[in-house]
Amino acid sequence: MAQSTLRRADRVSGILERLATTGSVDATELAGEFRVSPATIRRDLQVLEDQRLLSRTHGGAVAVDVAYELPVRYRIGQHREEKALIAQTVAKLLPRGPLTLGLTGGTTTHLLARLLAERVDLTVVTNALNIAAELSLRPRLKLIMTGGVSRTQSYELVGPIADQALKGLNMAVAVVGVNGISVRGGLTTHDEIEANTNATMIRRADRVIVVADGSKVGKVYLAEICPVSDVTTLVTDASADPAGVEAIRRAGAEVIVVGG
Amino acid sequence: MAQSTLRRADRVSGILERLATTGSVDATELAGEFRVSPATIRRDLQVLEDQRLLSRTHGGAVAVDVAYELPVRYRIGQHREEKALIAQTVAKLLPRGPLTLGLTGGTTTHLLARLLAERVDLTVVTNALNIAAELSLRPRLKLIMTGGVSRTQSYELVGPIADQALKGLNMAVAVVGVNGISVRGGLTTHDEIEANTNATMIRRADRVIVVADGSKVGKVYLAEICPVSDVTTLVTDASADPAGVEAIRRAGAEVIVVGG
DNA sequence: AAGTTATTGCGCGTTAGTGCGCGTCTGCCG
DNA sequence: CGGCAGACGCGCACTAACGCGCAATAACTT
Repeated sequence: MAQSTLRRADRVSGILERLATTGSVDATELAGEFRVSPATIRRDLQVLEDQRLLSRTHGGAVAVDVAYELPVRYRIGQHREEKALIAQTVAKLLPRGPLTLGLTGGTTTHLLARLLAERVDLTVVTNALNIAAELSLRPRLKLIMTGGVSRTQSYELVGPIADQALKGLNMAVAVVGVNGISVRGGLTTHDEIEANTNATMIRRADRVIVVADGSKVGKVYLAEICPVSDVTTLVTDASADPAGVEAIRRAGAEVIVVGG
Repeated sequence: MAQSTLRRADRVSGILERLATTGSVDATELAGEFRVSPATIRRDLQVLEDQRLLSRTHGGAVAVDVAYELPVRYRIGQHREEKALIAQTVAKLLPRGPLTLGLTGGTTTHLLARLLAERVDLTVVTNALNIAAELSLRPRLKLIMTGGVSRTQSYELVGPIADQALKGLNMAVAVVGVNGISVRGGLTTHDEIEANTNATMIRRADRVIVVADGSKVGKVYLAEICPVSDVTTLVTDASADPAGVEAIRRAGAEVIVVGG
């Protein structure tokens, strides 16, 4: 079917998505794909270049490596494959049979939750609203939410209520999404209240698995959750800085690098 | 005309739902779908953009953050019209200005939450996942969830964690959905754990508004939440048994009968 | 029941997005 | 080194969406 409602926003998303996977795009090709004139594609590329989201070339454009300043929605798109791979790997790490699992917020943990949705004998403890909303539809697993105040930016419940709820629960495994992980800074995130809630969950878990795509390894953000020594396993992807990975290994954590 | 009661709130919900699934919407398309003029759709998009719930483009709008997609379920079953009317009535009962409001699970309370979504100066305390999922998108209101174990049937969080969280909170008004209400049986529901959680919320509220369509008046179910004397106001519809309504009035509660 | 407010639809002038044409330029290759 | 095909930038015209103001209607209040 010929899509009638392909506006600039859709084209821009498509261009960025393609750029994230293939690294470069061809203007004429894009024009044919979106059924618009090459002139329009050039204009699209122009606005994207103005936003430093790509670098134009003759005949098209190439990706530019400035992931950290991309809007969130495109950041997700860029690391989508890596996150999916990480989630699959974590799913395989989990023991079979009855299990109590803690999940913090984040896109990778959300993907993992989806993978686990069909499991039985699973109890999931989470403070992430999007994960809870999805898992609440599955009658076979037990879902426990921490309470707390909702953070609009991350769909996480945080604060004293969440901490209090977590203090009464014990988990065999906690899977934690973070913004940054490094030996010097430990696990870090943007928000100090969120950091505190995540720290509480980590303290209540026997095993701590951190999920972080390669761009987060070596990064340090405002709020520390806990030192790297509290981490049992880190699962990241091949784009991670090898030196940073090696340092975390020496600090005592198992590190699994997927892809590449 | 197919649907006479398509107000702004309904359109806004529909737009957001569509936006959550497709990532972008077309103004002309929406106008056709909701049977309103494009001008009206544009105004809807404007208010949503003001609330940072989407980003307008020429021809429509795009989601601000397509990374987190909350699966919103609309399974409003029977008595749809009555429930909508009841929710509208309750919305008008609430005082203007800053307010802390408790909401239990249920379709009527969910409809009410949607009506209140545009309010500012509102703090909502709820144990209902579907309500939280919808309100978490609204940056202007503060959302506090009780934790607890998820009941698949009702999207409610119940149990000791929920009770514990509620014990630390005080609400000016609690709006409670029940399965049955009668002078003899009090407020009742199917599940005794849910009843206990609802009872805790009622104890922490200055005013208690019960929402129950007519089919629930006079009914008694397994688990008692509290006696009718704890209720400030009951809002029901004209299909309620008049004798039952009168009995509840004599028991000291204000009863508002809508419709008919 | 009457007044008031909010919401919707329509017409107006204005603006953004798109496609086409033409002159210029890049990059390739003989 | 020089020519050539394709890509580029720029300007113009056309379409559709937009914002604004006004009037009609619906809804709510007193």
